[in-house]
Amino acid sequence: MSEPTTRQRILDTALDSFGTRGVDGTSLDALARELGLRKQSILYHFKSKNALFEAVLDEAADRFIDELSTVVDRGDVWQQVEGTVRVVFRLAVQRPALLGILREASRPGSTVAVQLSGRLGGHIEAAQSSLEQALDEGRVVGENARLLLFSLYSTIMGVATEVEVLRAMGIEPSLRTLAERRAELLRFLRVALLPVEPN
Amino acid sequence: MSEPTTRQRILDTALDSFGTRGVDGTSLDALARELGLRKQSILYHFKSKNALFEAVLDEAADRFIDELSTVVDRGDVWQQVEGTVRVVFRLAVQRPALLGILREASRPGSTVAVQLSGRLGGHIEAAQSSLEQALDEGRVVGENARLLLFSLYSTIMGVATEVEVLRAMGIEPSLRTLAERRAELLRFLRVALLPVEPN
DNA sequence: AAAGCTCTCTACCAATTGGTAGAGAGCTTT
DNA sequence: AAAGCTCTCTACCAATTGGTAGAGAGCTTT
Repeated sequence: MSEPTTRQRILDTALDSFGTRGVDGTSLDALARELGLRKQSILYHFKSKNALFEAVLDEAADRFIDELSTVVDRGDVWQQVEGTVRVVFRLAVQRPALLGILREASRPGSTVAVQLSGRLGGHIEAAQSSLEQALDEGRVVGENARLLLFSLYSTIMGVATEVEVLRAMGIEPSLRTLAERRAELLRFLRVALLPVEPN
Repeated sequence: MSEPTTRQRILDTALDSFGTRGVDGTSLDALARELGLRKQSILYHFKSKNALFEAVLDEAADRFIDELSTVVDRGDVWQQVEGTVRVVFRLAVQRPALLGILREASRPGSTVAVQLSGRLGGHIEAAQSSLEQALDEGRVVGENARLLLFSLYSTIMGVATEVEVLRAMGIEPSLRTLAERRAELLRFLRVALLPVEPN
């Protein structure tokens, strides 16, 4: 546990700020203040605000992949889905900004989304072919692996991150309701994915 | 089809800009330029940028409700879900900014989300009790009506609006892939919601 | 016709924005 | 010990931001 470099500290703090307040909502001055630096020092390490955002995005993608890496090589597709849900929900508690950055980067019309796809492309590919095989063998119900994966992504990320919609529905986000949400989501996905008469 | 008032024109243009470029990404000057006005004229009709955003949000909520109104009073829950999917997907093509505004307003930590919940609260309530009844009668599979509704919302909105994630997965958004996405989503939701042996 | 209202404009403004130039402190290499 | 490199700083800057003050054109009401 050595001291993190200034560069790393900037990346960390920027990830949190970009992920919660948004990129447009984060000024370099405010970021520097939070770090106990001047913004010129940030601009020494990253040549522009956009370059910083791109670096933060790469960092976030890597961490996200890292978190999911333990889940990927489980044999069973359902266990992979279950593991993914657990990881995403843990992140929603421990590092919400990490999910926030993904949300920010995937805004319709985003120019940085291509970059994310570069980093995540291989993993998406792997998940897809795993799902495809399960479909072929009848272990999972569905028609199109890619679109099914997309539905899964939307459902999981939405349920984990749409806290304001949750509030609008009268459910105050808390650790308990989070666990309930996760349980209901897992039930929902199980019914949607697994063929009937399992045992 | 009379001439729209300036106020209405501002609301319309602001909805599109806020919904696609984001509120922070839209300056009053840029908005005024698009309208062929000066920003001071915008500020005559709305006392501040934030007041404009709030008005746009109310407008968007009303339109959204309006679009869904034809769907709500169908007796069958599945038909309601199906209708909602159709409406949301039509909006994703015809007025993507309308969905974009909802996305913008429901960002975690958003201060305007409360406002949305005020407008949409009654409709959420209605949808929930409708779902609750269907659960009781065994017409729909699930445990908690509210959380089930939340899962449905996340899935539908995500699949309809997460176009950049779609791109990352190598699917170029187009009318055709949209139809495929919708078909797959409907299949997914049908399996997740309806009990087996239907006929 | 005068008074008032609605609306858009010109003229400003202070604060903030991302960014450049370059000084200088402190360490490492020669 | 001199030269160079790494890093943070002060000093600026032009452009943009949301917003205020108030003039004046044109219509409606008295």
